[in-house]
Amino acid sequence: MQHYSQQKRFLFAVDCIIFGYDGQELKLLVIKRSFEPFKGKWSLVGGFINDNESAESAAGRVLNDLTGLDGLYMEQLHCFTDPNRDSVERTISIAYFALIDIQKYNQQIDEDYHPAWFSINQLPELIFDHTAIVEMAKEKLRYKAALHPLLFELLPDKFTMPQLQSLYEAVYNMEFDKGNFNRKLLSTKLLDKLEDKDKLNSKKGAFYYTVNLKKYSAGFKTFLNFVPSQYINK
Amino acid sequence: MQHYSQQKRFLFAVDCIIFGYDGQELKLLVIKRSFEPFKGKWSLVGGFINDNESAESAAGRVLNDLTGLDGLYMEQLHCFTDPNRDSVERTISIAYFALIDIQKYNQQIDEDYHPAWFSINQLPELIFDHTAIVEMAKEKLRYKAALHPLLFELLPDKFTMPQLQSLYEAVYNMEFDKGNFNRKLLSTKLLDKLEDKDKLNSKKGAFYYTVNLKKYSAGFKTFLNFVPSQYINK
DNA sequence: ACAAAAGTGTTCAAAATACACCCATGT
DNA sequence: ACATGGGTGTATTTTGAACACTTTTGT
Repeated sequence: MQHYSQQKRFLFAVDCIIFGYDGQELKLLVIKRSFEPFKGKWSLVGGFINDNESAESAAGRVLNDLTGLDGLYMEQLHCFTDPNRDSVERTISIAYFALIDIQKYNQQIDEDYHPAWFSINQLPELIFDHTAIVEMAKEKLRYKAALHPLLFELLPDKFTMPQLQSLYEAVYNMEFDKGNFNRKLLSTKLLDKLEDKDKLNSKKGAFYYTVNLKKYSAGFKTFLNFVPSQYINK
Repeated sequence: MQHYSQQKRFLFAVDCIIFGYDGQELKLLVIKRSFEPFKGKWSLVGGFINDNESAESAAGRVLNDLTGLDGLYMEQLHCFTDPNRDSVERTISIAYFALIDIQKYNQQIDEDYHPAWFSINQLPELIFDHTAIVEMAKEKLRYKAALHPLLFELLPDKFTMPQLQSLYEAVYNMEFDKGNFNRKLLSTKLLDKLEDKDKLNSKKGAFYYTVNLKKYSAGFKTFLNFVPSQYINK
């Protein structure tokens, strides 16, 4: 009934939703499409999947091409299959979202792609269904980060509690009580307090923390409500 | 640089992880593969994606072919892309998990596929990477059902609280306190109490409930810990 | 009358929240 | 010395877990 040989074959691509945080806002990295059609239009970073390459490694390759970075936090978001989503030819796209430290990126910028960071709240028009893809990625990021400690991935190796709090505030567009925020994050035991302080952003200075990688990988599944439930239930 | 015409095209399939509940155990519906190679081996229900058909509609078609049912609860699980996952030819598979009322299914059984229900704890050997796919589906079901009211989909339109509790107990392999379970589920306001009772399973009889569909679709995002956190954190 | 399962109530502990207060330091 | 933001303490409320108790009904 279902013979392989009789079946239709389709193009297969990955698209990456790359999030960053500049200390103020949650940002998305997009590029100018380098080929026709829609050359010069804003687009997610993506590429076709090669023979003998899984989608994960294709996404890793695409991310590395653009940023020079390896081992980024990356997660499969969704597979987009609408037959008309790509107006050139039917292309099935697996979307991955990635979290990167925006500082590390800046040193390795690859200008061939004419990449640009946009605030997540003021995105330009994107080609195809990329706007909808980004929308889903934002939702998933918020969902996941409410339950699992993952926003660290957007910060430098060393960060302060006030920085981390600002990041959460940017992601959720709401304010957090600093006392409760501190306690909640420290209760995960995932953070190690360092001896030095960041003195740039305040007179008193705020202690730096790092993620304890051992505990992090073990405790990633911790199911903490990082975000007050009032937010999640609208 | 990336011209569509030079790219490789691939086979695309959907595979469905179909969960049911017989009152005792969580079950999985599998079929005997009807074509070579591996004809006669146990396999998830699946099929190739046709031209002009999204993966969602392909999965819906496959489910309907097997069960005769429409509008089942269905959700994209993950896209499996390992180049060697299908030993015949590289095939990308988009997995969907579906929840069905096992009673409704029984009336429409399609014997062409030689389908069979297996307890989720005693699965037979499955072809390709289907065992891993099912493993992921189980995990996701548990994850999601811990946060969202969705296991209703496995029960008949009318069900009792003790039935619902047994279902949760089967899914999580643990016992729940009936008092706390009742209160928690009723606090969602998603259930309407009916006037009649199920008198088969107890002398006193247990009231039937139905899902209030209006509130259900609105309140699906409710983020309740249906399952004690001790379970989730292992 | 009693067993069995449904359903309710009560207590205790843990958590989330709100908010007041103290601390360190550059100006 | 005082303004600023970092950090801690505490009272109150809400939620969760455990378990005892009452209800209904078939035998």
